[in-house]
Amino acid sequence: MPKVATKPNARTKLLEAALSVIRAKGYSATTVDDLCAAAGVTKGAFFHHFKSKDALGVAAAEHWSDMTGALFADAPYHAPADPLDRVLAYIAFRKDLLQGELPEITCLVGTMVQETYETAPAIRDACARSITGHAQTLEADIEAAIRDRGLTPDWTAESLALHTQAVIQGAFILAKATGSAAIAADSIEHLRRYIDMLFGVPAAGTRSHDNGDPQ
Amino acid sequence: MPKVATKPNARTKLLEAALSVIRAKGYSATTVDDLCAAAGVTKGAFFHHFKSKDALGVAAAEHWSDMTGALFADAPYHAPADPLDRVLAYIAFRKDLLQGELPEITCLVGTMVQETYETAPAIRDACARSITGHAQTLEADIEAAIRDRGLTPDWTAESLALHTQAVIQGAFILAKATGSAAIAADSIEHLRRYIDMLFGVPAAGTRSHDNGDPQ
DNA sequence: GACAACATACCAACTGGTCGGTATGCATCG
DNA sequence: CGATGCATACCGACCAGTTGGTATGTTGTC
Repeated sequence: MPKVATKPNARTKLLEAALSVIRAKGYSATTVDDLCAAAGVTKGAFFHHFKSKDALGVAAAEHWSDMTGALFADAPYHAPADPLDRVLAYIAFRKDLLQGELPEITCLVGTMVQETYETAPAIRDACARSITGHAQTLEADIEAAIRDRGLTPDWTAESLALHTQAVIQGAFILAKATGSAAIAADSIEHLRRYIDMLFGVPAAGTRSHDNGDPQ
Repeated sequence: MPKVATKPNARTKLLEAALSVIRAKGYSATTVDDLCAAAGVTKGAFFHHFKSKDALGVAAAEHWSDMTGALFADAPYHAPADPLDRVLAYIAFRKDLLQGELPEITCLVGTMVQETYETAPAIRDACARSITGHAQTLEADIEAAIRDRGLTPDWTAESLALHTQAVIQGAFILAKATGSAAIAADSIEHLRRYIDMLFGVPAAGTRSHDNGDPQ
């Protein structure tokens, strides 16, 4: 049988534990012992694989990028032929992901960067790479959609891609404050409406999103 | 006579210190000794006024609400007669506030709630009150603008008010990650464009914002 | 007004426990 | 063998919170 999931070593278990524990408690409040307990390993294993807690923070951000990168790369929203439809499908996909408990659906690097941006440059930069790297995967579709529609906007594809991330990150903050993921969905819905209007999509409700165009 | 500005006592100094220190280092990474040093008081004074560090966190969120509440209440964006112009002036005001170093321009409660939403309900609730309370000051103007323009939108004034806060909070995260406040301004600019379009304001540049209607 | 009784505001020193990190032992495997 | 991948045991620094105390009001009573 193909070993789909190899036996997790201590490093992998620690990184996986970091994703959930840090998202729940924050980076500073997460202790090395917390991580070791959650991963089921000892402190010796921790410092065998990571030279410091901050080094784990950097590695966790990179691990997060790898995990989410794979998730989004394999996601179905890339299917539509129309680049604008791909962008809108991405938004819909992000909204669909708002299922489950908050620590499971929120963003690790958005949480970490708030705590570390002034005190741990290495972690901050890793988080920045994660966010901007993800935004860049959107940028190409937005750029194509602009060309496709013959627009000459006074905004750039890059800034709109980053704006989507800002909305999503901000939506997580509201969700954490209110304890409700629905409030985040509302904000993402506003984002969808914005992009609809930017590209001149007809008004709500009646929009037949699958236009049947096979091309 | 009402004591307008008394000499700052230890409690006030600690709360002021909390605003800057927590915004720079985050809540968990901020120690009680940090706050005492920044405020120039001793630990005894701290625990005389606050029964715990978490109690200070709650008080800091409330102090933040008081400070920002006064700032926005006195701000000039309330001047326009047209409620939509007030909303847009609010957005412009928020954009203008993006001057200075990041720890001075970002939001205390947005930072704190990410770290405490699962572990300190009292702080989380205080942060939620601060954010939603501020959003409510916008809601009335949005509601009036909807009536004013005769719109029957498929979104609510409340959800749009909260969306503005999501964008602003998310913009802060991007700014912290990239070290650039300009990226936050870009996102707020997208928010302004969205609201323009929601209310049918003519496209950029040429907008004659005062339509002369006195009612 | 005088003075006792009490409250408030603050301080310096300390404590028990927790933190990130280290030193070392030991089993497995090429 | 020697390197890798852990576990055990421990350390010094730091943490939130406590203690016992002082200085300065404030209030009630005569």
